[in-house]
Amino acid sequence: MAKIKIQLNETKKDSILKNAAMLFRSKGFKATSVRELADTLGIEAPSLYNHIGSKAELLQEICFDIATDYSTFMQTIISSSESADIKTKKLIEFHIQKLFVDFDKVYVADYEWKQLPKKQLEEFLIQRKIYENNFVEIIEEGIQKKLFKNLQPRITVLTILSAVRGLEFLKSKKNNFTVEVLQQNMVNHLLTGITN
Amino acid sequence: MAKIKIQLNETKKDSILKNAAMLFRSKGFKATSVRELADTLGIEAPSLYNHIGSKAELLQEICFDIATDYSTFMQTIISSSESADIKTKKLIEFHIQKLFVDFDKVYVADYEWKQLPKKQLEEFLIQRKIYENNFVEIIEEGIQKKLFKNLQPRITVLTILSAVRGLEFLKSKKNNFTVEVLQQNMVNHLLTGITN
DNA sequence: AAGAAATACTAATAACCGTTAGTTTTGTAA
DNA sequence: TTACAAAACTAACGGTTATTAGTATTTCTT
Repeated sequence: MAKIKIQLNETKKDSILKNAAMLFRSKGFKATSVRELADTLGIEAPSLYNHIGSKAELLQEICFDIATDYSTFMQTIISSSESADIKTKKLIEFHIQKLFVDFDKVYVADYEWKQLPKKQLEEFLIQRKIYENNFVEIIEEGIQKKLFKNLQPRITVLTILSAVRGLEFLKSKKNNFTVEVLQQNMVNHLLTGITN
Repeated sequence: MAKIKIQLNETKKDSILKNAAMLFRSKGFKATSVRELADTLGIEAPSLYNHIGSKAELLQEICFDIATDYSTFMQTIISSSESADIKTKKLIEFHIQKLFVDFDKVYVADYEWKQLPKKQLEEFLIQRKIYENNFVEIIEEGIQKKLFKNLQPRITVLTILSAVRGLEFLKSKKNNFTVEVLQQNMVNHLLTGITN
């Protein structure tokens, strides 16, 4: 009779979510079976149901945990008195930082949210839309204050968010860039471009 | 006895691949069943096997068709005598154009390649790496010729490729940006930034 | 019109899926 | 030590999956 494997300062639920995120990221939600997840935890599949309600619930918790983290940070940015360019800089840096700290979960929230049950999928997309709209307002503020060029704010936001989302490739290929180097390069690129 | 639905100037295989790409994009490869695909074609599932070898083969054809298109274009760019900044501009424009013309297939190649069978997955990643390396060389050339700032070329390439990959969001949300507007905005942003 | 090839069908397969039921073991607190 | 709760187990469920076998029908070629 095997016991669920946990690390120091970690609850069983934490361990389950961590392993689930790792599998959902590397194989995809649909391609990950409950039996597989149970294997990584060192227990039998049915035993898992003493701790979780369903497989879908795991995806749900991962996605909304991350979504909450992002919107919480967005609130602190909005209510700060920084200028639009600094706000943008800090948002980009936060995305990169977050991806390094919670790599698997962020990846799952970015790429596996489509597999959420209908109801939660709608809620998730609403939260994303709100986040995006907040970001658009920051860019518009920057344009109005002549800090930014007069480009389509929505395309600008999409470009920035897509760019930071794509970092998963560097991470998984074990390139040796530190968080700081990535932050500096990408903020530089996305704010001031690459041409001399 | 239903016949497979095809449009003008389209082979049966084209129609199958087109419908497969549409489903793989909107639901994911694993979440799309062969029966579902057969439904959209107006035939029974087993009848499909008179035309295809397997479900995995469809994903494979979609991914490698797109990969080939990209590397073909990369070759014409490399062998051209344009400067590095023009090469970069044309590559960005091509990615955006391609996404609009072959939306479903490009999306599948970008986000569902993980579901490829082991052998083809390796080959696919090799082709991607080659493409990425070619792009890195163009950026390095630009830095050497003082056209570009001295940023990490690999991060720059990743930023650009991720940014264009993210366009799927705009498309699916039926925003009213034309290809030209998107190309102009993103080339501008990714080359010269957004700050004044 | 006849024969062949292509393409559709129905029926069925074994494998796998998430999950439940029912039972046994383990850990905890009195 | 006893009792109770937490958490593990085995067995099994109904449902879905991709795919094959075997057969009927349609279409193409002559």
